[in-house]
Amino acid sequence: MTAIRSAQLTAGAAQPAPGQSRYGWLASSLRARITHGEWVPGTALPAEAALAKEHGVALGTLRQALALLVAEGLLERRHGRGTFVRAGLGGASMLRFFRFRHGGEMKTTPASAILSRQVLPADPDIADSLGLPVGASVLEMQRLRSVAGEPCLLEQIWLPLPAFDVLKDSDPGAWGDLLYPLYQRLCGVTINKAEDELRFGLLTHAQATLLRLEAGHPCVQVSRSAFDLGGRCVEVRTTLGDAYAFHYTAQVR
Amino acid sequence: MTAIRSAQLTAGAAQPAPGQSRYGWLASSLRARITHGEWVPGTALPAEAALAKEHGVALGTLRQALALLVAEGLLERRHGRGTFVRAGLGGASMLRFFRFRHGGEMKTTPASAILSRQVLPADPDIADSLGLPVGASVLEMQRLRSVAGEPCLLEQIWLPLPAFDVLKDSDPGAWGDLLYPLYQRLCGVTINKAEDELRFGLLTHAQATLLRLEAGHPCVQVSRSAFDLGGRCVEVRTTLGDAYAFHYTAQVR
DNA sequence: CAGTGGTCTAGACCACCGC
DNA sequence: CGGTGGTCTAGACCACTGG
Repeated sequence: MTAIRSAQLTAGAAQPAPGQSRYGWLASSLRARITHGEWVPGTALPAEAALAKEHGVALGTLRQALALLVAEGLLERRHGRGTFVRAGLGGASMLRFFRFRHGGEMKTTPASAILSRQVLPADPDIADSLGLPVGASVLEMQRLRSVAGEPCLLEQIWLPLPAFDVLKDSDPGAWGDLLYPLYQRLCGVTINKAEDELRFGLLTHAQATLLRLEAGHPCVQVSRSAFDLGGRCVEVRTTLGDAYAFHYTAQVR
Repeated sequence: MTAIRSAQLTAGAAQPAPGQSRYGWLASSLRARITHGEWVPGTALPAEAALAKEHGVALGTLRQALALLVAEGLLERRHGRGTFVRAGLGGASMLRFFRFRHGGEMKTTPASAILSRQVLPADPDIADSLGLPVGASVLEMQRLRSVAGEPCLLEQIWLPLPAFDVLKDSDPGAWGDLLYPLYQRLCGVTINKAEDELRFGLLTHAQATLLRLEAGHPCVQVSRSAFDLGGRCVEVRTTLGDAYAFHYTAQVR
């Protein structure tokens, strides 16, 4: 609290912390104003010159601060247009781990069906990931994603509950196929980045049935933690898909 | 050819291409001097001030050019020390896809054993990856990597042959456990970056025997193309490992 | 201590965009 | 056209490193 207070006070005309570069301090200041919603995702910040003058800093210094936030994925700069707060992740990103081709088409967004939805107390793992006390209420959902009518991905999703209350009673039929834009629309939560962890395993009988495979079929499990603009984890998700459809490419260094 | 020629001619005192930023042109110029071996990996470049004066450019402009090369992984800057040509990839990077723990130890470099080595004509896939004509001579090797005496990774490696002739007759027992440093030491080839492609599959009987698993055991296959400082692909490798030891984490955006 | 890269300034001019 | 970010300059001073 004190930190926030002093940050706001010093935003007008003060020094960066000792040993802290001025552009680093400036970036923190701007980051706070963005995560606090002063500039809504998709909108433009004031021009370089205005921001520089406002903070009593040279243009080059301000640009270094903005470069940091661009690298973090918080901002996006467009030549001749302006500096924009990033709109957030789209949501079809799970496809980068699998190839589900259908008649040569490859750009289809999988259709989404909510299989179950319930409020329950968070078990230790989920609570830890979401930064909640063990036993806090979370919304748990199961979701099946299909391409051209063929089920291909089975997901289990946990959401912290004060923030996502709206989803408890809203009609899933009207949600659409992507959750991240939904979070932004209905809950005001912008997903900015995510971390995926991949493992290999075998499908249980129940899982296999839903995916129209046999029990014991090899599968890849993607465990994802998704973070909002402030860096807080606001969604935990595990996705199961056929191991034979798995493919992934990575750059080293 | 013409491009290289003119780049060399203009390196002394000319203009960047029209529509090309000066720091971008400067970066190309420096990149060429690095890949041509003017500065050996591990050594320091002249100081900022010297380079800036040499190219008749302001300090800030030179720093932008260097920043590009740092982002490419070609250079490394150390405050108070200097600007260094990167030493190249270490080589233990395959471990990031698997977890082979042994008694709680996790930082061990796997021991390496060369199982076979032969010169043969490149098949179309390999030739295409290496940028060679089909049927060109390549050195093919099979290699088994073990942690604490337990075999864990089975590799097949292809190298283009004029460049890696030295490895045909050299004694593999003296190679050590990492190939990339070996390439640099014996062949003067620095591995700067690589691309990995992951798939899932089942072990053949022969593969399973070498890894001390049963035939048909699930495995992850990593297909890697490795590139030198000039961006040319100089090694193709496929690595097989137990799917149950597979784990990987990735950042999204 | 001398030499290196890191930060910061206060300008100028250019390239792109949308009206 | 006016407004935006992108490039470039020619300095100054600071912070780190090694002998």
